[in-house]
Amino acid sequence: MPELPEIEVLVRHLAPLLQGQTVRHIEVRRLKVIRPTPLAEFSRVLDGASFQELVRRGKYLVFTLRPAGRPQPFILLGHLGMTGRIYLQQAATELPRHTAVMLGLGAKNLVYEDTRYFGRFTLDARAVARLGPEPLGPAFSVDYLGQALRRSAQAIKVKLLDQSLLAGVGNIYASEALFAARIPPRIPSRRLTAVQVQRLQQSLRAVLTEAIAWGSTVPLDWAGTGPRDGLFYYGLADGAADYYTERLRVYDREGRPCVNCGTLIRRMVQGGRSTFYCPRCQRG
DNA sequence: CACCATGTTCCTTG
DNA sequence: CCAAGGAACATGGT
Repeated sequence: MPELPEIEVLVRHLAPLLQGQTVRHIEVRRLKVIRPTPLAEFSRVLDGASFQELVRRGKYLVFTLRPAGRPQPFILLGHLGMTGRIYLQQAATELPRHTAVMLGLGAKNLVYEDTRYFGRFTLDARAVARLGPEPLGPAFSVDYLGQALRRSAQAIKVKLLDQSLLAGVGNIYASEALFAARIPPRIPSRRLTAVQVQRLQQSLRAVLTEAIAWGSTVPLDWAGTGPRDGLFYYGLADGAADYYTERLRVYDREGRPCVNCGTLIRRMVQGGRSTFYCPRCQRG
């Protein structure tokens, strides 16, 4: 469940539930997910520690815990990769097939499951230091974006995925923001006009803010096994419940009419990943 | 069997 | 040295 809005909604859901909970049992089924922390250290540090705080930074979940009887807090960093999920379930419940790590908290277990195991659940917090500003924070100004783009020849779509430019935008919302700003995905970053930079900054914020608002109102079954449970970014019309219809405006809509002009949406590959765009609304 | 998938990192090439 | 592109990671869905 990966991009900024999904992580934000997850963090808001989880933070109050974890507050004050103590880790009483640790099970690591996939060592690669906790790397580079060795298992012995992971277990020693987490055992008996209690959750103090949970915040989001980019696509990362930043857990702050306090060791038993000691004042010095430490960080546990989570990243869901492409298919990771984190949720609480009853301790008696059987762990799902792709559970990577489980922290037993007494009545509940905190489960980190990840089908493809691309994610992380580690004591190594160095990754957050390399992130650019939060798109919804004050540092992400039109000036900042303009300055940063001026130095790059990379296609704007590819540039938006660079987490050191800004933190949290992924493949879905990059396409969505460019569509909202009516910017052709292929143009070199440094070729954006001042007006386009302005629209892009505003569109990024709008698209992410809307997605958070949407995710906050949808009933989610975090531990569920249905195709949409806890995976609310899939919002394509497919005859499913109204909640899920027509949320995304271009992503994964190849061959379907543009919501603005009716022209058929196209898909192309940039940097090995799909970009969706309207050839008319996003003309060069 | 083929191709596609919300992400990041590492390696090669130019 | 830097930027850009591609493969790798691992599993599942269509």
